[in-house]
Amino acid sequence: MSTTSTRSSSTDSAATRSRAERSRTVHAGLTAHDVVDAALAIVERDGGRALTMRGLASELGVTTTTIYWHVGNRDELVIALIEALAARLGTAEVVGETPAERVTDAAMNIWRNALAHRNVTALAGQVGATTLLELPLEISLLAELESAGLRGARARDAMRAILLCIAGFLVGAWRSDETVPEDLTPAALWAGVDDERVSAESLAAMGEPADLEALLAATLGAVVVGLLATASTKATASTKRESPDE
Amino acid sequence: MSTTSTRSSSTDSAATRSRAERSRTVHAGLTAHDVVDAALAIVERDGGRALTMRGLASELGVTTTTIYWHVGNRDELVIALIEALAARLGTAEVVGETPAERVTDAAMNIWRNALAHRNVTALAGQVGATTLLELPLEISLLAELESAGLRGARARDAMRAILLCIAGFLVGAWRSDETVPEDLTPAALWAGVDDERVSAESLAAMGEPADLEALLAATLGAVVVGLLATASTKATASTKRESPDE
DNA sequence: TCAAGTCTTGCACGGCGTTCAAGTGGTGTG
DNA sequence: CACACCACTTGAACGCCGTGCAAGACTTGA
Repeated sequence: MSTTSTRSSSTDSAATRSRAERSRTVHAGLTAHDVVDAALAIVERDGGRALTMRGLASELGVTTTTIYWHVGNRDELVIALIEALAARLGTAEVVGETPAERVTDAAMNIWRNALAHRNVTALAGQVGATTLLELPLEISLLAELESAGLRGARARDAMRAILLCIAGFLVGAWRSDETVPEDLTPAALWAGVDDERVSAESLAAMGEPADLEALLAATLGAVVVGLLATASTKATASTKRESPDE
Repeated sequence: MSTTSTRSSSTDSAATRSRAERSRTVHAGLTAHDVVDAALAIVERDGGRALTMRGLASELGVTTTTIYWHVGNRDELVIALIEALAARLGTAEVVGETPAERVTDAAMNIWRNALAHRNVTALAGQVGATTLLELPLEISLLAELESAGLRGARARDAMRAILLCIAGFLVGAWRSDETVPEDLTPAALWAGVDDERVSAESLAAMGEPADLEALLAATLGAVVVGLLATASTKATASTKRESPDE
């Protein structure tokens, strides 16, 4: 009785799934791939926090135990979900004329990709699987760094610096939708500052948000210039920047 | 909704004072201050994830309901905990001769403080209350930026860029203790890369960790130089040395 | 037809944040 | 002194979460 078609009427999107291909058995006809796909959809739609085993199961019209049978853990599910998105993502093309421009563009590709898939990227960051998601893009960045003359430990340090800057700006970009009491928001805190060391003009400016994309581009430009300057003599910096020791 | 069921600071001070004088009733004799203190100790010791209402209650020898009576929510407890640490923290002194050096040092103060209280800082980051924890240090940074000639929107952008870079490097510094399967760690992933665009030398270098502190100092140096260069013509940061001494 | 393997289920455990009605004991007031 | 009031504490419960176990249902090969 309770076995044949106990589709809970809550979600009908699951009923239209690919199971209709072959035998409409009493089994749900689920694949691990299906489960991962549904989980990925949930995360992309509602964020990683909304990915709960019970919710995923009910969305698929199944019990939680079925989920566990197909993909083991929740952690493993998250990893599989990140891998699925990584496989779906193609490497973006790098544009730019000078090496510095190309390096910056490869870095901005990572930024744009992270923004386009913010929920999965944030989830990957929480479990420490960022590299798993972004490896192809990071390889492109490393290639551009090598073209710019950095190799070995220097290239690694440049990668790390750029990647971590991007990570920080992503944190800033996601900070907006965090649930902080509105009287403790940065703008409110800065509005209450009264310090003789800082001007009222700057204090007032702290309230408004900034254009993070432009700011990141400018910051990365400066970082790249600095990194290339310490590496070789062909740092075509725009201004008077020089490395004292050579 | 802000101060309905919770003991806000107005009634809180009166209650704590009368109880501090004639304390230790037959009841557990708890203060909101005590609860926050214990919670702060737990977070500093075992991390924000270990802060559970039941655990905190049992550590104090009371029931969870008592916790809820003193400090309302868990979210409010976290905020209060961050505020408590912020109040306990003094502003560090900024050293350096040139404006660029002083700006960088003020920034590194934030970094060092975040490392010294990594658990609370990470928790504050998760709830979006970073500014609440670091406001005095950020004010010092803003003051140094003004001394370096940046004001208004420019100073704000400089603050944001520096702060977000620090946030990214903190993410990197904390990444080490995340529970990722060891075959999906960045080093393992890079070890499996075989791409003709990158040299084996650089590829091998990606496996080893970097000195984040030195890397951050170098990165901030470059960012500060870039920021000051775009601001005015008097950005003579030529004395800044960032020679890799190894 | 029957055994083995592949799914799927119901039920349960422990832990989490949170709420609610019911106390318990000091304290000021009549 | 009695009594109401108020600050504080408790036990029990609700609904959520991740997870494991034994058993059932269906498919498949012999």
